[in-house]
Amino acid sequence: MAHSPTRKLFLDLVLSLFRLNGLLVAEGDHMAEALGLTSARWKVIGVVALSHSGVTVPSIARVLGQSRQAVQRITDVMEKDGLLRYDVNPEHKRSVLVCLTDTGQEVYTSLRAVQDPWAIENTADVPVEELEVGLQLVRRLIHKFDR
Amino acid sequence: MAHSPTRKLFLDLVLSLFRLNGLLVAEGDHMAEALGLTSARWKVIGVVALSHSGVTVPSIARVLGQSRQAVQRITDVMEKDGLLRYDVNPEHKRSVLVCLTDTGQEVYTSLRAVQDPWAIENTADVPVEELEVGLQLVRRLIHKFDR
DNA sequence: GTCATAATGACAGCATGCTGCCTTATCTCA
DNA sequence: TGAGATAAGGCAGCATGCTGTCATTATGAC
Repeated sequence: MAHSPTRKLFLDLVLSLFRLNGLLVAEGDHMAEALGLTSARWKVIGVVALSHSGVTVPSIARVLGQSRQAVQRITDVMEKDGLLRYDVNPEHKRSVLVCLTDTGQEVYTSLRAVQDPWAIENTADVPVEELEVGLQLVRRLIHKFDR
Repeated sequence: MAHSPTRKLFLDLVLSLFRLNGLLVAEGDHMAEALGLTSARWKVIGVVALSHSGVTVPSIARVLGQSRQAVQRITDVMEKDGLLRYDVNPEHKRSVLVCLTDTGQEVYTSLRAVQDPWAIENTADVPVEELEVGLQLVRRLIHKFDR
């Protein structure tokens, strides 16, 4: 069993994923720094920006695969900073809708101006097939562990 | 630029990696729980177990790609719990060598008894080539961001 | 319409990991 | 030998994310 051909491969992959995660958080922090953001807020603003009519805090948490408490703390700070706005939710009396303010929209636009070249730059010498297979593997593992 | 074929692919990959990381930490916590460990301690004991003559805290940090303070905090707890032992380092007056105690060795053995079947089970239906390409991609990205 | 269940908000406590700053030890090189 | 560079320890503060708990609000089954 200990000599399963994929056992070491998988464990190497897991350890490498931990390390890559740390590096990606640092990259996100660095990119968002000039805009007064952090990698955590970068993730949240991305989800909010994708919705047109606003999203609830728990739904952001579900998209990101995080606890709603973690997201709530981030949105509270960003609301106080004027990037997000809480709108009345006609569907739910207590669960408000998170929207981008005008300032938030501007920051997101600036973020894209940094994020997109970053993405393109870091995939310039990576074969598309490698990215596709990698994404497929990551999604496969997510599906396996997400219950 | 915004329509670069790999841009969205890469950003999807990054977001998926954040999510997978969270799930893997939860998996590690779950596996290590019965042994009184956490995912962070699981990572550290793995590095220590691989060395025969002991490793310094900063070198563990370098292997894991973490700060030495984060690792130091973990090793201090594990030392107090009797899993690790600090030995005199003949090479350095202040930087001690971290070693496994007998108890630590037993725990690591038990850990392997859980970890190895977990690794094999979760790769059973994944093509080896997919794992290989994925690992190659992850390592490529680590090398790109690790400076 | 009522009641059980699910979803949400709010708060607390904890684990992990980071940076900054200062001190001490070790090494390199002039 | 001595000065500067590098590595390490220790401490503090902070950001992120988790779980647990409890109250409140929706939702759905009967």
